Amino acid sequence: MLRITKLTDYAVIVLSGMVDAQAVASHTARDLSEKTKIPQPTVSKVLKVLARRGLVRSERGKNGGYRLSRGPETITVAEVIDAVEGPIAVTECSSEGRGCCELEGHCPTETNWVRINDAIKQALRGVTLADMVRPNLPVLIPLRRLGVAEG
Amino acid sequence: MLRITKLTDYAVIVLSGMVDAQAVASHTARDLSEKTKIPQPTVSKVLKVLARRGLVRSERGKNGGYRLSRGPETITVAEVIDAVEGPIAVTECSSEGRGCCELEGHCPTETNWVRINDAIKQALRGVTLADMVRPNLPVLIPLRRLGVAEG
DNA sequence: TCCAAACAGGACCCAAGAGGTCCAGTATGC
DNA sequence: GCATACTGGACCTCTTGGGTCCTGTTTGGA
Repeated sequence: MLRITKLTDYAVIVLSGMVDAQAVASHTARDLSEKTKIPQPTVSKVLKVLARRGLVRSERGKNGGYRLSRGPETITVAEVIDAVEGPIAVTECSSEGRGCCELEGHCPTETNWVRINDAIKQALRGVTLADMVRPNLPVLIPLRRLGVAEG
Repeated sequence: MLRITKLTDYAVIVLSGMVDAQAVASHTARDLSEKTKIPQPTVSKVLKVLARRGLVRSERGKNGGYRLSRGPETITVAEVIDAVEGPIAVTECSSEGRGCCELEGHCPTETNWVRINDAIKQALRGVTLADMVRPNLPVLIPLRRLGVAEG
């Protein structure tokens, strides 16, 4: 585990399918379904969520469709995850929301999970939609500890 | 989301509870339950899993219990996650196992997820049980892209 | 004015898995 | 032999992932 949901996975794929020469061209759910091979009802579901969260803009009626609300180089993977499944939280206690568990306050690992979570979040903020449509993501340097002697 | 399961969370807490002056002292499930405030059946379940995966050693009978099989500075968070919930895989396609989805091969984001996954995995390999019991985890430097002009 | 295209908002369903309890076995030491 | 502890698995409930479908509503064009 430590997994994003399929819907989030689809969201990234669908958004990737909307990136093209004219970055803000309009696409219908039907077209995106054919392009991505994801069933059309599911594509619609994803797009409705993304529209509600402001990542895409919807236009109704004939000649309607969806278009990216911003350039793909300004939309991060972290944002997409956040839009579809809420704030990134590796553990219940690692998000801002408090009062999650009865161990709170005297849990020895609590603050450390927050830090791990922040690091992962930062990492995903560093990867954009424009990166994701490239054949190969630039090499990522793993997290590295700082401020304390290693080992 | 992008969350580890509660059982994994418990595993880290229970293992943290086993770290003390004598790093390899024996602890009963009952003692660890009291120490961590996690219900005893759940503690037992966690420990059984960890024992099967070799992270702790079990001793039956009177004066039995569990003890860390290695020093806490050699057990990583990545190992614990792996032991409890299997290989870390942010998406279905990001683990080694293939044949996961019908988009395979022509999915534009596939290889990029593998890289993101690897980076997160590496990060979690860099945090040990010994780190987790310290009040404050050393600062983590987020992933950084390399090899391509930033932004 | 009417119709078709396309999104909007839900309800709805199924399956899987998280999360947890309990019980019948088995090893060990006193 | 008995109490203590781990072992293995069955079992249950509840949530949520994952997906479909239906009934609006908006829009443009014939």
